[in-house]
Amino acid sequence: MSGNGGATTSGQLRAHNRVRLLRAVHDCGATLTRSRLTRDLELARGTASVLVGGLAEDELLHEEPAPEHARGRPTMVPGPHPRGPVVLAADLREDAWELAACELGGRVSVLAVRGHDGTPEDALGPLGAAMREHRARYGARAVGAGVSVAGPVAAGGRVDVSHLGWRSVDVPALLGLPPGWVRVGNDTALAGLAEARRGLLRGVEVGLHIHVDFDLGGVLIVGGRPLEGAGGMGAEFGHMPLTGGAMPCPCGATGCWALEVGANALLRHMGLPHGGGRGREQAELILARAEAGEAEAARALAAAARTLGRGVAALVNAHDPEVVALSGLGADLHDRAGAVLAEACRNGLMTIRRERPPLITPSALGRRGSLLGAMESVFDAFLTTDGLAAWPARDTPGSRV
Amino acid sequence: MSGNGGATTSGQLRAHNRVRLLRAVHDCGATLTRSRLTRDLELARGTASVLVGGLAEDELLHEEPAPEHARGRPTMVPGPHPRGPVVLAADLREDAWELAACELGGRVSVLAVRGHDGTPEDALGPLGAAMREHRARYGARAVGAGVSVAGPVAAGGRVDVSHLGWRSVDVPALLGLPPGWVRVGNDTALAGLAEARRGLLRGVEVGLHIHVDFDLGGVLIVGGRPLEGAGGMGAEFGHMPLTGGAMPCPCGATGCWALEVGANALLRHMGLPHGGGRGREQAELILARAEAGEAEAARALAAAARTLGRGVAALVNAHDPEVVALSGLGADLHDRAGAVLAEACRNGLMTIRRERPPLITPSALGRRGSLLGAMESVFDAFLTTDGLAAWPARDTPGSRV
DNA sequence: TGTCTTTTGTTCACGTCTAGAGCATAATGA
DNA sequence: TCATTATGCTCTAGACGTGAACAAAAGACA
Repeated sequence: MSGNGGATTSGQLRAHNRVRLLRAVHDCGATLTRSRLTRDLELARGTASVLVGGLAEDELLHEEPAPEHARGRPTMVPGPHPRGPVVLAADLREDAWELAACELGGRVSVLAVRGHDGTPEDALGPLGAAMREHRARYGARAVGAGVSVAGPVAAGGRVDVSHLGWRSVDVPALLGLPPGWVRVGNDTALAGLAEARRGLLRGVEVGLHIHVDFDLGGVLIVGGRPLEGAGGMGAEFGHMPLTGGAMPCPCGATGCWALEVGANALLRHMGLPHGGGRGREQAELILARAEAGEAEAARALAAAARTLGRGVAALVNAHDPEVVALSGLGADLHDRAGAVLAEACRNGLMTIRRERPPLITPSALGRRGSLLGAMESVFDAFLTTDGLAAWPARDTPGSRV
Repeated sequence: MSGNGGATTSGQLRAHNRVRLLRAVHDCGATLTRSRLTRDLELARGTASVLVGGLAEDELLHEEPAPEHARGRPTMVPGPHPRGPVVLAADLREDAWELAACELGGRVSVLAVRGHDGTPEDALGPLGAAMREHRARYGARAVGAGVSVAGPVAAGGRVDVSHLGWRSVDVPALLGLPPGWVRVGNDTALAGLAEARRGLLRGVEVGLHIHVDFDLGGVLIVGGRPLEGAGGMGAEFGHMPLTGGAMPCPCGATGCWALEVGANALLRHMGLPHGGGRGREQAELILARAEAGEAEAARALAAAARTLGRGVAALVNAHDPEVVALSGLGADLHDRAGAVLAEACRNGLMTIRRERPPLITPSALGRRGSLLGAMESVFDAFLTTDGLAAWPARDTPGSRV
């Protein structure tokens, strides 16, 4: 919320308009024509000409002919420059990670995928090696990296993943990368960010994103931006006592909502071993068995859906979102027990909320959200006046030819 | 988040800097000298000269000599212009209302106070008459009015106050004032806004404000601004099932947190009649009796404090605020049973939150918050490029002499 | 008392920015 | 082939903030 949004001098004004133009290109996936961008941003044609020219000279944009033409002179589509900025994005899950390279506009190329045994060393060592390698390969083009992790993230990238036993793990250090260059974020918050930019929560003023996996995370999207707490540790809706239960939670509190909804809850319901970030396949099996008509599995499914719905209602009462997007296991619960979920939610709503209930829907991006969110978080930092000022090609001012 | 914050032309740049200067004057209560403002806003002295001159000419500012002098040439203090903008602010409670006039900088003059019988007609009729009278008296100087009400507010100023039986009451219509000119807001959200601007949550990035009266309301402050829901109906933290109870709530949900904390909960605990927005004196009596050592009253007090603490912990887990400000009965509970409250809160926190727990404190503005917040909400709309463009004295452009 | 020092307000030449008009360009459609 | 249409490019005009030079006003000091 600083560094951008407020030009006070003519020079900052130019920088501000460069950011606006690049943001527009990025947010639309580099699909809009230059004439369309000129209209959308309410720029004069001359201004747009100067801006695009400058950005192309700085190797931030590259124009290509538009695939379709209307009547008049054909226009161009500004997109990523072949020597333009590249963002590395990694999605670190409980059992594996994925690394990708992203360019302006959001195109993603997967670079590597690998499993791990759950220890910080085995998870972060090889990932760090891969990231360092690709960072060196891209050189100055690599403007930053984003890493999504399945747990709360404190300032400086220190991560807790309670069910893996990670305790204040210094992710940038174990990756062997400078903390300022790597941005570490919570997977749920990042998935919410991606959903706000390229998914169902796009254009939504107040939205709620809830991701269910082993744990349950949720984040509120306000004005296209997920709310991070004071220490960067928002997105922990799962650890409110919304169910009336009194079970102790590994997080340290009791009666947490997350205990009754996630994969662990399904396994526990069926009398199966649970915890430690293992058993995702078995949880999926339970869903399949419930669909096949098995009574015990169906009861476990319904219980989880009911608890999810009740919690969603509580959050809707509190925050009044327009849309509630469910991802991970939450999307499965919605698909397979949508009626139970909806009724439990309805019963928990205040009367005034029932008149205009939010849309509850599976997320658009699914399991891809965290990776995309990690990318977006880095572009959010880059697409600012400060971020662009650090772009190397900008070091040659006055080289107007 | 629109209309401000992004200048794209030189003209908008000027408008933007006018807003920045007026905001700075308003936020500091018209105490800062011009030289100090010039430094704080990082303006050139010449720019500040032109800006202040233009604003004075437009009858938005008026400079007076600074009371204290340092070494050099004495500087001036820009403050409200004697013919400058005026905001009407009203605080409508369950049993009475108060109307005040406010000028730039936040000085408040109370215009009228009156009781009412709880019906929309008796509450809003006389208030509307008073507001219309003062609006006419101020003429074009009256740029808007803010009204704080003790219930959820939907778009267009329609209000529900469940324990008074108000059901979608059209406040602007009953006041006899145009909906665009009156801004209706929830008392808790407005108190939070005031606390963020002139109270304990000033400068706090993420803060939580909780107001306890008959009902319990809470609002999250992010970046100096309370979060309003999609329909403007945020600030309803009281209606989440955080206690494990199963009592039906007048709001339509069950097990609401608000049922176990507010004045009604105290009365119920003591076996006294409750509901209907009556009995505030008796609730205060219970607090006094608890302090005098009466066991039953002390138990009721402790139960309310414990439930308040547990709910605060849940919200802290979810949102990770830096500061939690309590107002109304919440401040009383903090003063009289602070230890119980703190321990209940601590027990409900996640381990990672316990390392850096938020400061829990009574609010700075107390019962005055809602009125001040109603004022701030109107100034927030006025102190924008759009708001200032509508200011009448601005109709004479180019009259540079 | 008179002068120096310090700080602030005012004025103006200068550079930067965007707007807008006029012209050039490149495709469509008859 | 030629008129039409939409777009890109270039140049001038207008507006803004900067920064330096100058003026003003009060305290500090001899």
